[in-house]
Amino acid sequence: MAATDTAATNELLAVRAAELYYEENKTQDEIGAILRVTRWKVGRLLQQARDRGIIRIEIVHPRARRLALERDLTARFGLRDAIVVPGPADDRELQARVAEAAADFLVSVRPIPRLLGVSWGRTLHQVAESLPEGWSTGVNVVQINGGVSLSKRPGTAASTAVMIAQKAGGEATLLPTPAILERLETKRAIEGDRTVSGVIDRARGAAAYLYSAGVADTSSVHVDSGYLTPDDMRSLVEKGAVGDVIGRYITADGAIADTELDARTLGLGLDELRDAAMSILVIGGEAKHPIAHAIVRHGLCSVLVTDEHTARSLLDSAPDTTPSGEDPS
Amino acid sequence: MAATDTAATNELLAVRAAELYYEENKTQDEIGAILRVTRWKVGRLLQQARDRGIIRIEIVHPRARRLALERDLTARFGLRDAIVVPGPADDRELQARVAEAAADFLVSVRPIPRLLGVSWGRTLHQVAESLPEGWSTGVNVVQINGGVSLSKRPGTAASTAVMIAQKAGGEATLLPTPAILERLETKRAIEGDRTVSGVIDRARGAAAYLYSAGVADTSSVHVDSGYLTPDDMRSLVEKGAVGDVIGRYITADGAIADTELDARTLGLGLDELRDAAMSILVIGGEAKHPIAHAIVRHGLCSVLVTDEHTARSLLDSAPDTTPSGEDPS
DNA sequence: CGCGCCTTCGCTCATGTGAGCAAAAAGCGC
DNA sequence: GCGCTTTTTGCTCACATGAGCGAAGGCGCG
Repeated sequence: MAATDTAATNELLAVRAAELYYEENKTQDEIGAILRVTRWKVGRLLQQARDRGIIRIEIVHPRARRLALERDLTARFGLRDAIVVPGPADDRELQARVAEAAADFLVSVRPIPRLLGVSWGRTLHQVAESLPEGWSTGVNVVQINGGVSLSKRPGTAASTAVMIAQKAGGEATLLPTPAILERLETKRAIEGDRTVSGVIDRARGAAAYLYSAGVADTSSVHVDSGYLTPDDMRSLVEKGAVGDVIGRYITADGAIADTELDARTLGLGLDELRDAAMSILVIGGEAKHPIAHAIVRHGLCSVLVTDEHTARSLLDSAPDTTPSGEDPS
Repeated sequence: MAATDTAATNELLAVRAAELYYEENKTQDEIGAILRVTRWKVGRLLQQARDRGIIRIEIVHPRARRLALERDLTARFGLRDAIVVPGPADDRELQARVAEAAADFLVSVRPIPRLLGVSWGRTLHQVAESLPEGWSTGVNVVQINGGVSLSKRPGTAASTAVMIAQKAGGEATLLPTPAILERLETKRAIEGDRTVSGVIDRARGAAAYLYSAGVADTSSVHVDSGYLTPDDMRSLVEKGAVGDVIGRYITADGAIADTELDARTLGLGLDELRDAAMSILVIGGEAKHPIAHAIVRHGLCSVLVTDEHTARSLLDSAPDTTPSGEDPS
């Protein structure tokens, strides 16, 4: 009763208290009796144990979220909201979780957007599928970038928008044109078409945008669909492109990678996303970290739905040009 | 507000509640406001979440214990007490943890045993080292089985007992004889010696025994020390021996593996352990599961100090010959 | 040895939380 | 539809708990 005191005695006591409290469901009073300390001391020991990370509480569920990361993201990047899901190792699973989370978020958006601008792609399609039937009432949907598939799976772009609208009992306005035109003149001509310009005008009036992003490499849907050749893509990468947002390829600095190509790209511009009341980026997976960085760091989205690895990667990145937040705690 | 109800809605709500409660430290009242349910419902959701294992609380600390397993072990095998430590993958680390736990237990035994019978071996030595200086006052120690090392590291058996006694300010009574004699006559002769029989008599009067166990294979200390030849050991294994307790090799059925050999083994008998007020077995690691089973299932110890894998292995084993305890909860 | 500083302690009190219960709602067989 | 049972809900009340505070104790410096 003389020698072993002071030092780490408290830590051991804290461990015992934690075991009795969390594993044996004893009251702090009972624990006090067992460990021969007052119940207030037990409370303090438990506090210590929590602070020192001896007690680890984890929520194990596919639908779980990482609220702490969400908070950090919104603070750091001035987002309106952030949704972060735990990241399983399996990439397929991860994409599904992120899409599900995006669907959940969409359902809960208040005020309900009367008109929702959407892009297309695998991620967006999964979001559409994850939406419950009747997820809202009377939400109309408008496509914000071109997307007739030139080769395989025709109409997936359209079906995404239609599914989202149909499940909310609303109507979909499609933009049934190629995403990227081969010649500037063709693009201008299509843009001049009353129907097409009408859709784009309508898209500009959307209360919220929902979109994902693609990676700049030869496995991109744009190459797959024939909008870009593998050579085009290599050239883009050489110019610093990290990926595309609604069809427009940007560099890590958030700038258009190739202005000539961009001029031939049909649909909303990046500024419309930046200035929108709500632009929801749905993105997940290691491969998309660079493009996610570019988008988030340059304010192209106001809501981010992602996985925890991507979130951590974003938060770990150097504070960019803006030297504001200093406190590391 | 119509379609998505009933089914898994509660589970999702429970997850959200858990996140807000455990990760954001909100009160159940606040959570109720956020999730638009009453605070009692929040309480029930959290209860559900805990029951279904959505919330996982873990105590991460080298000195942590597994109280649930301890409870199960004492109930299942009628033990007086059980100490179970979390099992790291590394075997060295695991042995150290188990030894530490045994030392902790020894310090807290009440009433304090005036005389403690100890065996020897690597495990016991670690226990001795883990005991704090002055762990008790005036505890005397007596060796319960022979153990002069014939080859390497002479005196470790003695030093273990001495260290335990010295750290408690007590005296050690040694049994400075071989563990196993080559000829029965020699064993009888030594046993007949007043000094030796005096030590063994003293050992019989110990208030508690502290011992470990060895595995029956050619890497055993008994082979290493020259008490047994590799051939002896192979013969023992053929006879069903799974390991030794204070020098005596037993089978999975708890019986002496080789009575002739046993007769040449010096020290306390197994019945003394079985009938003792307190006999503390310290054992850990995968390799020792069989001998641990044999000892625990046949009542040779009343206190068990082990790792969680061994504990689980014991609990998973078929309920033996004794069809008593039926309730699985 | 005495003084002040800082930590730790035990306690009061306001608040948070779970057991238990009656009422309402939801199934369910007919 | 109509009683029946079973589940879910909102609530009262007693208990458990953490914030805050003054007292006690340890520690270093003069």
